[in-house]
Amino acid sequence: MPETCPHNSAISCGNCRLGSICLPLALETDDVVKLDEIVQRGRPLQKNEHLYREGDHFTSVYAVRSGAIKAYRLTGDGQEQVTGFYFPGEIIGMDGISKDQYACSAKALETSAVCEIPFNRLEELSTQVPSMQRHFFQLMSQEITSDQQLITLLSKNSAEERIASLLISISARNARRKLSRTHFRLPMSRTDIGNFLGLTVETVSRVISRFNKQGLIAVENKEVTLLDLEGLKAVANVASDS
Amino acid sequence: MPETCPHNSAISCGNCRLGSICLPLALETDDVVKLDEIVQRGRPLQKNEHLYREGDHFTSVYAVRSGAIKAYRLTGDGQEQVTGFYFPGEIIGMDGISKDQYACSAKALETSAVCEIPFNRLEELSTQVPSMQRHFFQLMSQEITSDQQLITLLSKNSAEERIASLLISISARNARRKLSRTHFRLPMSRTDIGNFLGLTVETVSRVISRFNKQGLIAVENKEVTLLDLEGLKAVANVASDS
DNA sequence: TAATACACTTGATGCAAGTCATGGTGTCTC
DNA sequence: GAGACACCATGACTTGCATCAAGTGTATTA
Repeated sequence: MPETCPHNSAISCGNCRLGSICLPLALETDDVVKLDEIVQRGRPLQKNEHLYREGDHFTSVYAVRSGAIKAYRLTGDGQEQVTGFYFPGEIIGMDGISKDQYACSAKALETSAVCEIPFNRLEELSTQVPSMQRHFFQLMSQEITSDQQLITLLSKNSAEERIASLLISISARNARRKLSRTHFRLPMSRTDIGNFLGLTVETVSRVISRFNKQGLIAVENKEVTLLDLEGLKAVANVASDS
Repeated sequence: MPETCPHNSAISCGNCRLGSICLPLALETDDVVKLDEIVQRGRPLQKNEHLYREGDHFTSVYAVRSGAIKAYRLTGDGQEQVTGFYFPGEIIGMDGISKDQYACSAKALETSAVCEIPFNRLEELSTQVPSMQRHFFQLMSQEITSDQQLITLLSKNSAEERIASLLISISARNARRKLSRTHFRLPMSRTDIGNFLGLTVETVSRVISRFNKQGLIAVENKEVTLLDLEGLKAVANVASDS
């Protein structure tokens, strides 16, 4: 049966529409087959369903195939801290490797499909296929640099800069997946955005309203259109090509 | 000539006093020899000397052998953002893997010695020695989780909590190296501390003075003694065993 | 030992974002 | 379609930390 629904599991790495933006970058056809053999595709996750929880025994990393996943950890006093949003083609769960248990929880923001990649199999494959090892090192390094960007954002930037940066980041990640750079649906709540960016819901709401009034964006609930991407980049204080 | 000075380069992974807290954890003796063959030990870095700069072509990761290194990146508008402090036994430079160029600059806070580990050699060794691959995956994952902890700190915690957490973190890393848990020298300036924690120098200074008055710590310039580690942990809002 | 620069401390004031409160709007359930 | 509930928007008030402005060490050099 050919693929019809985006959450369909009758799919292989070879024919996945996400193609090289996921793991199989730079792999030979033979190696893609090997990867395909270890990837497990279960039923889709429903909204609010957990992929794994903080403290669970670490077994696998996951590639998001459709939908969106939020990663978060609990602070000492039980508050939630959102550490990232993961879109199709992105890999989640690499924080679990160091202590053999997940350091974050991962929860679906909407109905989502993921590919499970058992880590011990991935390790084996990585020793056999150097380009696989390299690619995985790169993915982890990317996670480090994106966390460091967030650190900078949190300690140096204003509320407006933070929110503009998030919108630009989502836009760029959409473009990578050949989706619209200017029009998309925010899969997460305002609360999640605020939590991720170190702001309160009220501030997020106010800033989004302000951007709307200023004509930088057009918002209707979760639907966002970036009307002035350059203007938004100016607000975000980022170089124009990023 | 036997080792006399802590910055001495006449040393090998086999006899390094840092032992397993660095890379050679869980390696067989033969494998340590292999690692030793690829590790390069240059002259010590003087204070304020750069190990590498943001944007430099990525070639190697570095193990700190003595001294202390600070990692930082420049924001769009040229401000500095300190992303981490690295002490003996810790590995720096893993952020460079993803784009084949360093995402941070690394600068010595005091006279320091480092072991250079060329990354392509490390990759080769990793395909040959699975425990090496695993250890390096773990190190990178650890970097991810520590960045995520910092993200939480920056977006959820007060100035007092941030500074208490930093003191506790340095204390714990000292303990790992079999050094005093309660008495140490801060190798970085107050400005660097503030920059790292998302605070101004003034706030750092005030909080440290307050901790001093409250009898939690005793400070004299860069020399710090933690007088009440439990009290400090209470201020930091962390579980007592971390 | 004086001179200079730089790192740190301390106090006074202002502001960006948090908190609290209220009302609106969309969405799910029965 | 009524009720319940989560989510979102917006106004009034509060506050923690930044900013500004001196002043006080503490190294470094001549």
